[in-house]
Amino acid sequence: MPPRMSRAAPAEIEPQEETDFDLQSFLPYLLNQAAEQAGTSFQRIYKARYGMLRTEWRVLFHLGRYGPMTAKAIGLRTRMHKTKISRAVSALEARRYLTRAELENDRRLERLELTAAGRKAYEDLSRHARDHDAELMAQFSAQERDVLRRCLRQLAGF
Amino acid sequence: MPPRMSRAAPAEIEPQEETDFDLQSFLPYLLNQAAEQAGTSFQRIYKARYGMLRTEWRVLFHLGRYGPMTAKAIGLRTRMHKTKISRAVSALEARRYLTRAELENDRRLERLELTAAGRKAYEDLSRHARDHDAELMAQFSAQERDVLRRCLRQLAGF
DNA sequence: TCCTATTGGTTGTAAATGTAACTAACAAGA
DNA sequence: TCTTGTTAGTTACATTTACAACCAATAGGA
Repeated sequence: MPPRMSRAAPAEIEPQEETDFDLQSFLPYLLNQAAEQAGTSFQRIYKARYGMLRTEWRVLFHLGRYGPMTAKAIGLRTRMHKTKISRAVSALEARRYLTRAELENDRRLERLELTAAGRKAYEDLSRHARDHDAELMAQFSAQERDVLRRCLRQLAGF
Repeated sequence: MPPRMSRAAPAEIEPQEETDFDLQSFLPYLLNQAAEQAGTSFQRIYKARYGMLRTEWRVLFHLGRYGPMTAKAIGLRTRMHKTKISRAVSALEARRYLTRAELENDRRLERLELTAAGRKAYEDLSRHARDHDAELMAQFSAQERDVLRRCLRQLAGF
């Protein structure tokens, strides 16, 4: 027979007493879980409808919202690494959502601009994004929404 | 000629008029950026001091905070996919931070338990986590902290 | 008992990411 | 001109993750 354990009953889960620090109130963990939850349903939309990745959607959104700009400019705004942006731009170009054009005054730079198809996708997705945002925020009061957004902006460093 | 706008048209770069929706107030984006910022400095700690991944730290933290449990139980709490947990457990076992033991009543299940070294790492890291949390929260008022945590918990589905 | 379904956990493979090395264009000074 | 350094962007490779298939143990009937 296997050796008997010191207690008869298998121990229930009981928190250690050494610390009252709970993972579920640890801010980075909370932020991460909230971000994952909030992002999932929207991710389904741009993935299913346009086969896009998050990086690609972000680039599309930036160009759609703020107009033509270089990859560098997108990087400054989004803090995505330049390799991520490079790959996202290539993918979007391959699917004819944007075009590149060398700048005459500095040929290292490329002006990225959405095509008509890109603008259409942006408009469709941004509508969904707005709906999704409204839906998420609907569970909070106006005052809570205000505090939440302000705190998040500060944490994000905006 | 293009149709005239109601205001005198500024020739500067101007956001498209189709939508006033700004990426920087889109909740999933904000959450993601905030999570990334907030997580980075703490990540450096457990990466540099223990060579751990985020998944490994989470498993360590769960076992340290709530005591021995199965991989399944960790999955229910963290919502990490079972493959991530499986690999994190293997890595922690290889570094002697935890031990596994088959449960007698159901041999599919494994009781995971921290070793002394594992507990030591947990205690060290949880102290750092608490400090980090306090530091992040210090920029907000008590009322803001309260709203922030409450909203995030709800968004995370806790 | 046998059959089938379910469950806890692992493994294989493809996709995505991070890091560093790289190319080409510019810039500034000797 | 010829350096040397910097910058925008790409490519290569290693690490990490996602997804599906898988294995072994259990459960529930017939």
